[in-house]
Amino acid sequence: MADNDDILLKIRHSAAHVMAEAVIQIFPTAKIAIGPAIENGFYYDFDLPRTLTPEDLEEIEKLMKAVIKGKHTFTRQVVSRKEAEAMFKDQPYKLELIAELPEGEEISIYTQGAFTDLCRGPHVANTGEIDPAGVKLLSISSAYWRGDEKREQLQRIYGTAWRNKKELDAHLTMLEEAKKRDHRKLGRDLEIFFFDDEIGPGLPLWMPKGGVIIEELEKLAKEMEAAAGYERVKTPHLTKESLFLKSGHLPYYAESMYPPMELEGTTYYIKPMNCPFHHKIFGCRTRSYRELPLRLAEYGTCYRYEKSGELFGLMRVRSMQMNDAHIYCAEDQFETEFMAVIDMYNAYFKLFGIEKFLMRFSTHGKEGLGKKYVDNEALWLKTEDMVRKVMTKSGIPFTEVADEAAFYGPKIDVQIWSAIGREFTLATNQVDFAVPERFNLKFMNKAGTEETPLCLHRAPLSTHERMIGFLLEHFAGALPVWLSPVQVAVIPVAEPFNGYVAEIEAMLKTKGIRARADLSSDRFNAKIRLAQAEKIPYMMIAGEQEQTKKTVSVRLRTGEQLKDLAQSAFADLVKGKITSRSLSLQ
RNA sequence: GCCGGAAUAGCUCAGGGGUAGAGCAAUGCUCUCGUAAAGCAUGGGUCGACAGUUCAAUUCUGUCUUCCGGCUCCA
Repeated sequence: MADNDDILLKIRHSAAHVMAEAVIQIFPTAKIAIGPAIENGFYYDFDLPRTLTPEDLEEIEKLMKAVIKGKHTFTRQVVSRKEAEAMFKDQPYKLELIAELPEGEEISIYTQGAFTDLCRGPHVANTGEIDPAGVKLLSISSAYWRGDEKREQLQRIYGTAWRNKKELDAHLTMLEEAKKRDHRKLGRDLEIFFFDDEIGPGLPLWMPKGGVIIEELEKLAKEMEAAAGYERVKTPHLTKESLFLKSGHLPYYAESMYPPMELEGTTYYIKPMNCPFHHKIFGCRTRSYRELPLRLAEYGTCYRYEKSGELFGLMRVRSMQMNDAHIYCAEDQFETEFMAVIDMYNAYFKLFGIEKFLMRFSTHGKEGLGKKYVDNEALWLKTEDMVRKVMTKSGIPFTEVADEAAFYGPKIDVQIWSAIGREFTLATNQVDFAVPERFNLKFMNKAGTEETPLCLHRAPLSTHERMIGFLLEHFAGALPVWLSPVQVAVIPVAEPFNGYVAEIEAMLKTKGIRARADLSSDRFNAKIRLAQAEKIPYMMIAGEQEQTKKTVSVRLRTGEQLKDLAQSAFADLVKGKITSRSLSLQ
């Protein structure tokens, strides 16, 4: 496997160089930036005299294939800094990269045919090792130089590259399949949510079926949180400006907030997060160490003015309902509390069968102290160490990323990927050693002196929006029974059995099962097709035989059939799957 | 927010300087039908919005709005 990855990496990285060569053939004055191999392919960033069109893409692909067929050798050469600077004197982006290479580091260049690039490698030995039928350019987009929105905007060409045509086709088919499980498409087809121009971008409308899913998720959260010692609170959507000044969010966070409202000389803001409200509840009176850990939970609705281009279906919205909670604890309780939160994540992920995720530990960056981060290096180091220890002890794999923390402390984020491959933070668990201080939160410790608690911010079920967006994709719309808006479609074989079917529907409903009889004039086959398209887990079918024997036949959405079940046996089966929140249907 | 693309019926899409079409869905009628699409009929569109060019704009041009692919950013 490692060998495979290795050769694919070389093919992709080499394809990027070949593409750069092709682009330079068309635009001799092109300035080249960087062109790495990425998952499934490669890209290269260019500064070009004009914007590229889809026709250019075809032309570039044609030229690439010609270059590949030329069977040019990739030659590696080590050069001095001076030589490199002379070689790339017309390539400002390369010069910038060279200038940043540390003294003493080897500077290598790779040449194939007429194209030379500053590059660390590795590459295939010869362009002939790339199968031209395994390479395809996918899209043109833009990218900022060095990922900095204040710097030059470059044109990026994305491509995919594989060992051969068969692998390429398989990948393209996979992309097509992924589009079908895109939550934006499923959400509309299954009538779960939609957006309306008159309401506004990023403000989803949840339809009745979406409402069911939300209710079920909240029920789950309530159960889990009650069992873990959380208490539920409710706080307003609005607050005076002074609260966010105190929390430090203004002006730091102002550009992500809806603009202020002025009324009778007072300025109000809509809340982008719940923390300051919960801090107020903690601080409403003197707290005793006996009350800690105090865990305040709320499915709080927040509003954030995300930049227009950042919106993405349900995964990135402007109004969101967060599975929020704040845990106030003493320092010696931190490890247990933090671990309990991680355990809760894992319980949820197991319940949903989420296997592909990454826990990311974000720490501060020294340079941001006093700017991006609260200016207290000792506390940063201390809390980061605490988190690192807990995580290591838990044995859960995680990656550590510097300079990605929240401004008040280190955090563990859970990263997931959308159907089309975009990465998102699903859940988060953040340490806050700074804001309780700002709110002057205190508890009386055993010794009778005042102490400031630590605060954990956590949202294991993310927001309803992102969670449901993710779950729709994760299950390709075929939600587990307990989350399915309609759990049983009750279908008569023909009209004369409508009465029997309605009886069964009523019986299932009294047992708390979401059943829906289809008494329309459609033919029986069409009813099955509709229920199947709606991804209803159970299609309960009844006709002459069932009516006589007082039984039911069941078709699962997987296509399997259960024949001649007693009515009660079927109801018990469904009920069991619901209460156990099972992923299986039988 | 930035770069590029797009917007025609509830959905998927065709069309094109002379005010629009299909399939599915919806509605009505007919039909005694066993595990993924019965038949017939009917209704439905300021062709995203606002300007401009033109005898005439849904079609051409501009601005705006929204969506899509990325970048940046994030629950």
